[in-house]
Amino acid sequence: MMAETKAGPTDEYYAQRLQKAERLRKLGRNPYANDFRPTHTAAQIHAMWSDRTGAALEAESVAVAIAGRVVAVRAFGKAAFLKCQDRTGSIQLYIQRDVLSVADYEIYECLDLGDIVSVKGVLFRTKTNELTIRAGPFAIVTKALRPLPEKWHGLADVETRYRQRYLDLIANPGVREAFQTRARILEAIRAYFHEQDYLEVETPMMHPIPGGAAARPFVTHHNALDCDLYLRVAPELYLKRLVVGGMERVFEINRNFRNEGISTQHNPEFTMVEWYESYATFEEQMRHTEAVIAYVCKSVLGTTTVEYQGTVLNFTPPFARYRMIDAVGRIGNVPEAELCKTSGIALVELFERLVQPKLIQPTFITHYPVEVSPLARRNADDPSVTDRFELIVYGREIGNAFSELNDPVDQAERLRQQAEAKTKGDEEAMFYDADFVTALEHGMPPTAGASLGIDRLVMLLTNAPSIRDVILFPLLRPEQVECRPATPTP
RNA sequence: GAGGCGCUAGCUCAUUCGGUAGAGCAUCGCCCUUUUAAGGCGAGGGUGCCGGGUUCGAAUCCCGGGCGCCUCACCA
Repeated sequence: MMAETKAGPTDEYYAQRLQKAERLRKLGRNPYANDFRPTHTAAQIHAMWSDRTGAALEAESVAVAIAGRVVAVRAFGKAAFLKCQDRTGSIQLYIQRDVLSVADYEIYECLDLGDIVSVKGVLFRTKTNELTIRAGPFAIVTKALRPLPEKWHGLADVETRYRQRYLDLIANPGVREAFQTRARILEAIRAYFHEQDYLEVETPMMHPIPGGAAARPFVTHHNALDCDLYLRVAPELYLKRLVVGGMERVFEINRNFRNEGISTQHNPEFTMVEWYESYATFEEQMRHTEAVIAYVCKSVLGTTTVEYQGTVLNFTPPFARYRMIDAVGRIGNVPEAELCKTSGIALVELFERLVQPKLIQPTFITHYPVEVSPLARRNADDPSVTDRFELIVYGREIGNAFSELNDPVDQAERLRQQAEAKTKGDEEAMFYDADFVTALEHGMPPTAGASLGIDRLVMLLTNAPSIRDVILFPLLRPEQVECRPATPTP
């Protein structure tokens, strides 16, 4: 009985392949057996024997056992070359009727493009000098009932690539590479903070009161407690509670959820690294930000200059720095006289419109107005601005940091103002979080915190034009209108 | 949320003015034991995203809807 999937039971490919699976069973072979253990990966075979000549391989008679998906078949009457792909790459297999046992050749006759096979054999070189496994014992370990996308053009339809990412990963090798790079970037970030004596922590994703960023939250409901909860928009307020508790250097790499628009720069759930260091200011955090990005670039790419969409970006510290008001004046060409009478909120608007798109190379913009920075410490010389910066690269906001406000009385007042703005209809204003204020009242050491948008950083380092290219399963509208379970949970 | 573009075979794409929908790959059959998008001969395969409308006749024109992509707005 056919499950509820895309192709109907009359699907030609499905029927043919199902028949071959049955034929395998009649031959006494389980088309989904799990009794094979490879001795090597494709990459290991290439690494270990790529320097051997054909004659040397004949002399050594190297036996290997590998498994992988058949992604290309070039068949002759009684022989065939298969391209076998595993997690590390691919290796060619050579099937010959008079080398395989009669039973194994029957198995081969049940093979379709896309099946996962196991093979034991010895290495040799073909006429064209390609390192190849001459197949001996041969099995189909997983029968694929659906065909692969076309071999030459690959899978191009972006919607299918995102909805059925596994096909994208099989058909488009660059995709796996991008996500391997993403993983290495995360490893490097962790390594950097561990080297700096930071402790990695995990704080709640479900918040009774969302906070730490100006953003609309997702709402959910806990049945047993019968209360609404919000998916976190930022870990900030929890990480600062940990600093109050004596964790003077903490970082967290995790998801944030913001109920806002989707674009090439925005996914509703996205990954940030956020870190806090006591007895430091935003000045030190600028140095950490430069350093961690340079560290990542060097360990992942081997260089701090990277080409992004045709532009060379130079991540070699130090990055350029401008106070916001200076950036708007000098880069935005807004006259001094006009800047003096501009409100903080209007200044930020001018910055985002006139300056930010022009900031291609990594640039710190510092001293954001206090109105847009309810959690940041005021500047000692100018209380209308905060000791805060954002990092802009290629016109995009990549990071945000500030010296933390640790005066509980000032913090309470600023949160009251946010709450008031919320009651007046500002949906992105923050809630008043009394529990957080209480934590500050117990004393948070002078601290500076910072964050980096991981997805956007990965985009820059993998030359990805869209955030969906660096998120395995970006949010798409469900294909069926009905996305709730048929029976609602009581 | 607004505008633009797209949706045709399993995949990648054609289809000039509205007149019985095509190719390559894939599939099936035959030949073929060193290929690299193997090759040769032959065959099958279509809800043209969905629903209306106009028309003798719609993949094509019109209206509505769906999904995606891009740009803008919001945002990180």
